[in-house]
Amino acid sequence: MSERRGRKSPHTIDLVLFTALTDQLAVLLWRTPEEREKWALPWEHPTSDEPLESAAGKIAVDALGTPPGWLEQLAAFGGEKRHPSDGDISVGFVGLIPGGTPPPVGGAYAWFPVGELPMLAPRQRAILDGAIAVLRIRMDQSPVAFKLLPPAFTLSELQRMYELLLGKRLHKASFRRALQAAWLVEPIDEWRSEGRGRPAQLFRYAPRKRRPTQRGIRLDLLIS
Amino acid sequence: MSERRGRKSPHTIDLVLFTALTDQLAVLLWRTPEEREKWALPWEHPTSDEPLESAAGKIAVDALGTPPGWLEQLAAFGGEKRHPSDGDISVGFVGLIPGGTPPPVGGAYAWFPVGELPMLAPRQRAILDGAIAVLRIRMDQSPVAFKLLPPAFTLSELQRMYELLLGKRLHKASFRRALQAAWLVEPIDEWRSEGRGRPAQLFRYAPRKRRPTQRGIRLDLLIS
DNA sequence: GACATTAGTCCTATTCGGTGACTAATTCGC
DNA sequence: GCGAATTAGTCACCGAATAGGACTAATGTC
Repeated sequence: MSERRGRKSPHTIDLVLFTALTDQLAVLLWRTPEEREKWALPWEHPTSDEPLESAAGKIAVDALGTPPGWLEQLAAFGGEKRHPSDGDISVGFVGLIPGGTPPPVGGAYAWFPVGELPMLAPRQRAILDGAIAVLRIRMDQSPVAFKLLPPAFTLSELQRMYELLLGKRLHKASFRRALQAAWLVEPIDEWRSEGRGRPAQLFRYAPRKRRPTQRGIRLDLLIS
Repeated sequence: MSERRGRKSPHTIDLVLFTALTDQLAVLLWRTPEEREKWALPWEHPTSDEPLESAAGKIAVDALGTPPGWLEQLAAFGGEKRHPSDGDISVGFVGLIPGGTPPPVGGAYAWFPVGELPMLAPRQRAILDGAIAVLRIRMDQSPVAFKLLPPAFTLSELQRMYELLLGKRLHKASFRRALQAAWLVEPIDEWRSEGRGRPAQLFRYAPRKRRPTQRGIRLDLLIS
């Protein structure tokens, strides 16, 4: 055990960082000074005795200067698919960066809208596809939408974020009713006027314990 | 790339196989002839160019002679936690074996009820805990309960399986209504008499496409 | 001040889920 | 044979949750 300490591992940690642009999700990609045309997900070989999640967090700090507001392991990817490192397997992580975070300086990093992604190594492409899928699935189990927004936001902004992630329109009254029932946000004593129209109150993410709210069985969510 | 072909990898695949005993979930554990007292999850070093999932499938075939009815990757586990192989990281997989499957021969393998597990290496313990957690979560997204049952089953058996997995009692009429709405099972022309009481019709898992059944946003499932 | 625009609330018809009570078909005890 | 016990399967009621239209509120523009 002890002789393993601090050694570089043969596997890699690959990080998919999402942020929200005005009307699209975007992913952080990186390129080496040597190969200006090849974009890749940020990755590195962690040291062996380091928890995987903190290794992923470090990659984010290296890229943006701050840790992501949310970070979760996606899965391990391996087998025959190629990776820039030529490593055996890669552990994919998904992280969320609040919208409005200043973009990384220099040309090494850039945000790419998910609809306009460049070519990637096959394994990284698989990691990215998995990350987008998990984002949609985690939405109603984790505060995904909130972590893509600044700390203070309007309910309209929050609804637009949900619509962006779900890919469909939501009814305003229904959305707010569900939000109320879930005790996830609380109003702060600030308003924001966005040009024309009535100013909107600002809210912050402040989840509260709820009584175990006896819920039904939802077999109907089963996919084929 | 090509010189990697067929080499043994430094990482391991660890498999958590579940089956259903009469009233409990059970996990398949394994012990080496040398160390009769140390039980472990079945694991191995896969070859580098092999898809991770097929490597996991092979472990199951080695143990039980048949592939699992369902198999999914859980996550990669690494960092400081120890593993029997002393490998850098281990990729955990979860598999389901229908109840009533004959137990493995010889003393190398045995089913352990999840309530009576022996000591395991720290990393394998973490994998097992993760597997139990994911089983509960996947239940309404994947046919978990069905893959723990034989191909033909009664609705009462199915309901008992859901109760086992959920850890709570369900109301018969509600359960069947939800099942009907989900179009997941179809009756077959067979009945089974279980001692006293009216014979039960047998069903099989036969999911059908459903119209996109406009569902509401379920923010209330968000955890703190 | 009329109007467009965005925020926020209210109300109602409908669907969904929890539950008790019913009918149906069998075995067991006598 | 016959009633009690047991398990399977269905029905019907009711309260809760949801979809959605329609409303009120507060601001900027002209």
